[in-house]
Amino acid sequence: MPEGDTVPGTSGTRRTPRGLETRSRIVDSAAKLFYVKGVNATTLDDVRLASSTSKSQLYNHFEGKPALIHAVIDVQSKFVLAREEQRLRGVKTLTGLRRWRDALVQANSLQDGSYGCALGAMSIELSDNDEQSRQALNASFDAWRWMLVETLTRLRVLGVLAEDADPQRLGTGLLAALQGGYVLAQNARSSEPMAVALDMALDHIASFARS
Amino acid sequence: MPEGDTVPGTSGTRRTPRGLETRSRIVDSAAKLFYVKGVNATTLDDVRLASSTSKSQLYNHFEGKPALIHAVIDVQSKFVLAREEQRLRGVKTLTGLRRWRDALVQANSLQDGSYGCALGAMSIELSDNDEQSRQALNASFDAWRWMLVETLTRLRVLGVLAEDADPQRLGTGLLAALQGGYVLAQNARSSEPMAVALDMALDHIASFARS
DNA sequence: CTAGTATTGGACTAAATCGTCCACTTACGT
DNA sequence: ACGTAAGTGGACGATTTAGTCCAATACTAG
Repeated sequence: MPEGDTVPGTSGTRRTPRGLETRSRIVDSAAKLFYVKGVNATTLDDVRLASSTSKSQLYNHFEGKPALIHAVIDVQSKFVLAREEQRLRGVKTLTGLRRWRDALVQANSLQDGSYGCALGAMSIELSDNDEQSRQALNASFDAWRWMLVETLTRLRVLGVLAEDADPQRLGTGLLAALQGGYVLAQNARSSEPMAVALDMALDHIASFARS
Repeated sequence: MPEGDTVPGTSGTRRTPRGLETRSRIVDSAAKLFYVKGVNATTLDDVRLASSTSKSQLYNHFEGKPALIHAVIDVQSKFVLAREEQRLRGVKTLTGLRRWRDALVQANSLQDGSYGCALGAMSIELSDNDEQSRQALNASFDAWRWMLVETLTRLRVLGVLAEDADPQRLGTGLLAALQGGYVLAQNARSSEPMAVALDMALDHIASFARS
């Protein structure tokens, strides 16, 4: 994991446990604020307050706001990808895929759809102005897509899906349905659009089920 | 068209043609900037510069930045909905629906997917912080969804789709696929994910075609 | 034409916000 | 234990940005 963004020149600055703890407190607070308020609407003072730190700590651990943003993207990506990896790993049937859907819809409904997808939101907000963020987020989306493609490939190998099912396209479509579901759900303050969108994608996938 | 947001107390201020022309120049410039830079990243000075106006003109025609944002949401919504209405009105076959898809994908590919959907982007950026914007955008999404539902209903009535096709759910799914396609396309700087997402939705709809 | 109203230009204020600096404290290696 | 480097607190400066104000100009109605 590239640490080379948190420190001015060299990445070889010595860090004590206390420093690392402070750093992660800052990143965690920033991640939460970015998620609920948006990146641009969150000021460094907000982060400072939420993390109970001081200005010098922010600038000791990060070059500036852009570096903090990149660190947050990093931690959010890891979080989402780890969660998805864990949920998709054992999926071997269409029912398992439905369970994956249920988990997403349930989590979304707990907050009435608000806040959407952490990665999707940052993507839309940042990709126009910050190329580095865009690339990082794009890599995460690609990894996410890959997990779906691998899951679908597994289903095909296991004989759950027919040979003419195209995991690449189906995986992309599934991720798009999820992201679109997030957008509509966030705006409607209801997880229902997301449920419908995912159901549509899953029904389509199910149409490739081996008879 | 509610004009009641542009002027402090009363909405009955007299306006001359010149004033109205200035006002629309401001809104148009702001709409463009919001689209390519994002709402929060656009300052009033940006708008002032792009529209060749002065501070007093901005505040003569709008109460402040929020009012300007609402005006932009209004004009963008009208634009998108008018475009969609025009494209969907005559759709009477699945081929017609494919043409609708082609138009969206083509427009998206012209800018390599950048910038995404004007409504979706503002929705994600604003819905957490501005309830009024959220509701306005939600109404637009709902109108958009309705157009798709009506189109699918028409196809069912015409016998193109079978009775068991559910236009409500299919319309929601179609809009979600489109929005998700926008998100992925914007991040990947390629319209391909959007094409795949829409194709999936259309294939699913086609599976309800009357045999 | 004239009075009143809309419109405009731009200087100005107040507040927010990013970023710097330095004295001070804590921890690590030897 | 002692010197050096990491870490901390918070004041401070510089810049950006939203918003105000007023004098000057264009327009409209009568």
